[in-house]
Amino acid sequence: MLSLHQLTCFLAAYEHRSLTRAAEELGYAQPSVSEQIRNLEKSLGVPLFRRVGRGVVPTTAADTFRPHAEKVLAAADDAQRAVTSIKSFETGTIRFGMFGVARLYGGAGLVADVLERYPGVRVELVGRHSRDVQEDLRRGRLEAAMIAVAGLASEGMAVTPIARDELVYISADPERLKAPVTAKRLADATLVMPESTYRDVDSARIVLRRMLHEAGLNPKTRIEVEDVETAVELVGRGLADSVTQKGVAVQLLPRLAPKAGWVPLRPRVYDTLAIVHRAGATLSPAARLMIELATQRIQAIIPPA
Amino acid sequence: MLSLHQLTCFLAAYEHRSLTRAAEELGYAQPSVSEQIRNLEKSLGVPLFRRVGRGVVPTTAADTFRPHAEKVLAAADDAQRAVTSIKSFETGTIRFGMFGVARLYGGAGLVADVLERYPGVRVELVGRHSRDVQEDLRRGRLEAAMIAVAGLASEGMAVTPIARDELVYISADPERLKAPVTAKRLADATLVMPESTYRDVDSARIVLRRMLHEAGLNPKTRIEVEDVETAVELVGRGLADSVTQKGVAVQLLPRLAPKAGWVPLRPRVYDTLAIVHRAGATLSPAARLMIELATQRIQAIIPPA
DNA sequence: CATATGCATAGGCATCACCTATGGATCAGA
DNA sequence: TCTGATCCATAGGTGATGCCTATGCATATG
Repeated sequence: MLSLHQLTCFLAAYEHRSLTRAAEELGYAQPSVSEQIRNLEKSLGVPLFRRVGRGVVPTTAADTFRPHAEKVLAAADDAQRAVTSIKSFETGTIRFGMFGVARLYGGAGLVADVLERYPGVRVELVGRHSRDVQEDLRRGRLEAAMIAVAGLASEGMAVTPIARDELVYISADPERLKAPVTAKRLADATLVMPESTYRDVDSARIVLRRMLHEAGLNPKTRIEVEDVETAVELVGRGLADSVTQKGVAVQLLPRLAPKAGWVPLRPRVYDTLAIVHRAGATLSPAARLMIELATQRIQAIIPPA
Repeated sequence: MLSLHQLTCFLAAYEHRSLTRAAEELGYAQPSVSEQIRNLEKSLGVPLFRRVGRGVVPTTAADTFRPHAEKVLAAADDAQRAVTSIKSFETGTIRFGMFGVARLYGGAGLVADVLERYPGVRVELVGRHSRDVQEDLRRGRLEAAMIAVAGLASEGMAVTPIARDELVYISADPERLKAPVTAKRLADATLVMPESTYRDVDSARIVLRRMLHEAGLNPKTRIEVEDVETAVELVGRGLADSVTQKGVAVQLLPRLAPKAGWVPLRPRVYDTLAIVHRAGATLSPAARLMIELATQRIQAIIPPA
């Protein structure tokens, strides 16, 4: 079986035309190098050196073999360097899970942060929705993620809360923003809600359902849309009201629904943003980097949990 | 320490996304592959797979590492193939020692034989004179050679006689070719001899000196030249006579000295052509090939020893 | 001819690669 | 929800391998 070590010994011996000299260079005893060369010759089936009393002389087979051996070692070096540069974020890909509305909390800025600090890296922010991200985490396709969690209990996962994002009521009707919105008023409102595909598993929905359920009420949503922007725009046109994360309201209302405003719920309810990864896993430097940066950004917008 | 074996295991595991499957493909037990991967990760300092309950999932580091690993193994394959093709004479260099006048015995045809049978090989016929060739053999720069030897004794060398090349007297004067030339007549003749640089070690000279010495005579050479062709031309012009190998006479006289002819010496003396290599050495296939072909060619011209 | 140099061999020790057996975690199906 | 199957990790044992020191043999050098 060919080995890199044999190639190293071969090249040293070839260059020095001496096993003893090669052994010195490599820091081994002479018989060790001798053995490596012998094994290499055996596995190749061709003598590489003629033992001529004092010193060794490469055969033409060795002449032919040498550039190939050098290429192999160079490739091996390359491979190691590639990984080393990953460790120091000089290159490689950083894949991090984030829920869909993460971009509203500065997802683009987060990516920019990473790219600026580490010009060589690729960044992937994956996961349209917390639900998908959780699935990816469970399957091991993702190492870590920042997602919204309704409850803190998640099977086999380590969940580290980062921030509490309050859910607020948004409306284009100033009348409805004069006082905090109770469960009863919420149940009576005409609501547009995003994440229609994930209506059953969306953490904001779960929190709201829980709130209404405690008041003995059933939620009924008038309009279901897929993305938050659309929901906010509909609110801006006065076609419906909605409930969304305060961070989202702050980010989107001025742009998409200038006439609309927001008011807290009563009682106040919160969505929890958390770092999630498999319980017991040792996080890679890349993951830790993303967690640190993402946490900073989030907490700059909404208060820590 | 990085090893090719680790890379093989890594690639198998990467492709199958399973250590068990990789082990099956490679014909090992599962823990063996597991250990190789673990060692590879340790030596790289980066985890390559996330162990996720059932199965393993490559990290982005593994994604980056994979093409490099493939390149290393491909280069290693190349290296081995290169040597294999040397063994079967598909490529590589065949270096063989031959004395200077070998070309007169079909040296060019010998090279042509090799090139025709093995289109990929390079051929080197080295050694201007037997003396140089012997030195190269002694130093290990040559594996084997066909040379002219005066005596059969050569320190530490295995000498296999191939052919006996008779030394003959050549002259442009028909009178001097009527009868075999004795030592006495030889001592009286005006002679031109080649190989002036090697006059002391040239085997033909040695044989002649021996012959004259036994007759109580001293050799005196009128003209010294370096190459055989010049000597033969001078004979052709009648300026001197010479002694040369019968094979040379047959090859060169018609071309360079049409009016000259040759006659045996009395007693007859012979130069010996022999295969020479270091005693106890195992000859490579390339060397054996050259020996076989060279022997055929020589024996087609002059009788076997 | 004596000495120095360089490779091969022998013998011993530590490490490594591989094996089997087993335990823990997860996934699929009853 | 429980059970069996699957898959990885760990443990412990065995043989091979790598490396060492000591030594012998051949060759080059003064």
